[in-house]
Amino acid sequence: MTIKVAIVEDVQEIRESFVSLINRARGVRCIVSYGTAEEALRGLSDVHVDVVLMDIELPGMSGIDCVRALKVKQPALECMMLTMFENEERVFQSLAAGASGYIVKRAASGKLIEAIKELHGGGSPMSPQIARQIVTAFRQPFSFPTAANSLTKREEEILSLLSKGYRYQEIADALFISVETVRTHIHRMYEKLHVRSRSEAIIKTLQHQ
Amino acid sequence: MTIKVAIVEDVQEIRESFVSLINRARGVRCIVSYGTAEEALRGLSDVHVDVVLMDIELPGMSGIDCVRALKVKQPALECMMLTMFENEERVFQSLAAGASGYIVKRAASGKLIEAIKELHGGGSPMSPQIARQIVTAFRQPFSFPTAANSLTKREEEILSLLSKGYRYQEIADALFISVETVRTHIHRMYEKLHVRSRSEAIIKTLQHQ
DNA sequence: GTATCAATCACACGAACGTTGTATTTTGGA
DNA sequence: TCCAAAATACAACGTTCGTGTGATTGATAC
Repeated sequence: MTIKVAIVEDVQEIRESFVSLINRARGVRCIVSYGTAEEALRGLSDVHVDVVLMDIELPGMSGIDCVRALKVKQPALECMMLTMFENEERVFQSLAAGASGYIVKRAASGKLIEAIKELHGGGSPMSPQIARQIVTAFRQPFSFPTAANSLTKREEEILSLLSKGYRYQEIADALFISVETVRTHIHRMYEKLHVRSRSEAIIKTLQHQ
Repeated sequence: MTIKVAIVEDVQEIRESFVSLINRARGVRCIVSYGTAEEALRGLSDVHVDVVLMDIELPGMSGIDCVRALKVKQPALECMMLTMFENEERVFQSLAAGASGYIVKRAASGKLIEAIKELHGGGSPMSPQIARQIVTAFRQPFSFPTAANSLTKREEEILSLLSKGYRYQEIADALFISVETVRTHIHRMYEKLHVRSRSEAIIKTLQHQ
């Protein structure tokens, strides 16, 4: 059974070279391609594909947000990010958004077909460097105080109030600091925890004790 | 040791009658009284009291919101609501806001001093009718399908998505209904669960499995 | 002795959320 | 068959949140 693939990539030349690369191989077929996240969202609600190759840097809506939106409607859709750089934040954002694979473009040509097949087979193709970043991050955030994502005392304190449903103003009042400071702390916590909202922070906190 | 009491009540006559009632008794002393929630909030950050008697129906900020604000700053402060009616919603809102006692005004004169002492001693003075409402509500919401606060199928479904951090629009897309409908369902769920935000709903959901 | 980090504060903007109120359609029992 | 509950939908409004960007101060590390 041929794996049906879609590509979302804004630069026409790159897009076309990937399409032809895929269509020269056996077992995979690129049936549609889009230049923007918005087009992909519209198009992919009508066309069925198994795998989406998604550029991260897109004009308008980012590839990460596009994946997030696609996965809500089609949880079974497998998404692989195509990117120029191995940016740690981007990796986590992509995984959190629902992507399962993450490869850099320059490495793509040789490994792309293999990666698509791995992805479709339930794997998560990515470079060892990226894999290592993930393994490190998932090694309990709280048990290694020296880990890059460890929270400061103040942040822990605020997280605990945040997880009880306190509003920013209430946290500020309780700690005798300004709302803006609360905002700053929370913003940084979110980066460290790889979450994007209070809800996700609460979920992460409650599920890790 | 005399229990120091504050009263928040907008009607001057009632307020004064409570003050003198308290000050004629032994072991308790009303040291301040306020006509609005706002005054109480300002005043009670300077004056130390053990117990606050709080009217619910106040002009401007409600007594419930006042309690919520007070408890953030002074978690040890004991609050008892004074009210005209035994309204179920009000009871829960008050308890959720941090009040520990809840008595109706007409019953107050005879029982007030006793109630203040119970409250200060770690008890939760309230009428048997109110106590029953609470007991009923806390009898696992999910194990009695006939309970007044049981969620409908659709609501459960939406709660589950809500607890995963989905946005309203994403929930709407996933269930093929409009955002407005999602809004309506969530609003009703909040009433049934006695919560006021997504965060509290998540906390309640995750902590009851 | 100068980077780096933690903690603080500020402000503007748009997105997401919660409230209130109204109204229609569907559906499952009595 | 008729009613009540459930599900659906719309709208307008104010509040709360999250993001982006920038800045200052004190402590610690190198």
